[in-house]
Amino acid sequence: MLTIGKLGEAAGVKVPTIRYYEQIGLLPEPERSAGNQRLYGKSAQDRLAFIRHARELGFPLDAIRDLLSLSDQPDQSCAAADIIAKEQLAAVKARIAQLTALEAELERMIRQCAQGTIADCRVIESLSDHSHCAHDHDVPTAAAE
Amino acid sequence: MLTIGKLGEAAGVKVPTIRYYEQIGLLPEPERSAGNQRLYGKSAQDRLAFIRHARELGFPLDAIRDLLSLSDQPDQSCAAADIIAKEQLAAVKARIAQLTALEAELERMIRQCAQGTIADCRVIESLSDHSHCAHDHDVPTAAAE
DNA sequence: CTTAATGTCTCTAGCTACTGTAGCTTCAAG
DNA sequence: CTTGAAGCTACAGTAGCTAGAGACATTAAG
Repeated sequence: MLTIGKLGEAAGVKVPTIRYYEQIGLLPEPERSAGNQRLYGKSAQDRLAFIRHARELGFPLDAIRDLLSLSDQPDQSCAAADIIAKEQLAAVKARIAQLTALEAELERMIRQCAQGTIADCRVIESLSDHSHCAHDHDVPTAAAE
Repeated sequence: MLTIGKLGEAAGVKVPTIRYYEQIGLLPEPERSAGNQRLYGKSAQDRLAFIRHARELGFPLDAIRDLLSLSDQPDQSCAAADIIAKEQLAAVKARIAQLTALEAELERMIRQCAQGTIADCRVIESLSDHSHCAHDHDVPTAAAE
């Protein structure tokens, strides 16, 4: 049985984050010691490792919730899990495409900076006038976070 | 003089967002009509377009605040603006690198999915066990948003 | 001139995924 | 037995908006 601190250390998750996951129902309420401290067993460790790994891959907590409930039913088809993963992959790809466009735009902007005064600064000017842009770009969303 | 709705339409920014920018001090408080409605002139339009464009490039509002105060001082060196832009570029590049790693990992995971039951689903299994990973990956941050 | 539709006003709360604070209690080591 | 680290609860705050309530303003049609 691990205390919350040991569990966090083992899984690479901060203590308040574990309590947060419990609060939102991603982790079940654990046993408590006589002094009311949380005590975790192996299954909680596995579950937390799963969550952490999925977070590292950018899955939103809602998707992780779905994946966890799937993994609790080992006899069901894995098609649903596959769909979630594919959605995540699509979100990541979209985000990469968007950021790559931003990268090009920023590089262009910086390349043109003449290192003079603000009055003729291309960085400021580029930001002031969208028509200097080589392409369209959308406001970034948090889709892949 | 434009009402807030017209301004938002012209700049491609939603009305509550404009009020939010005013609230946090990115936009100055505009004149009001007899009926207490906000009225915007050309300079507010320019400023909002600047903000929008910078947001599209992923600059955080704090950076935009700095860029705006720089652009208000046209005689100063543009080095500071250059630094902000380069920081943003670095953040974007880092985010792309991270997402590209995630993309590879997700693709590997999905490729191995046998479309069987959850019990032998590679998606779930990959998430359960970090040791299947080809590489390290960190928890994504919002650095480039 | 009235009415209806739309736009705008303020204020508040909510979103994601945490992180930090305050003030207290419990535990383990020396 | 004392001390310091770790744990407890509860609440507030972060970014960058978004959504809703309920009241007032403006505009176009009839």
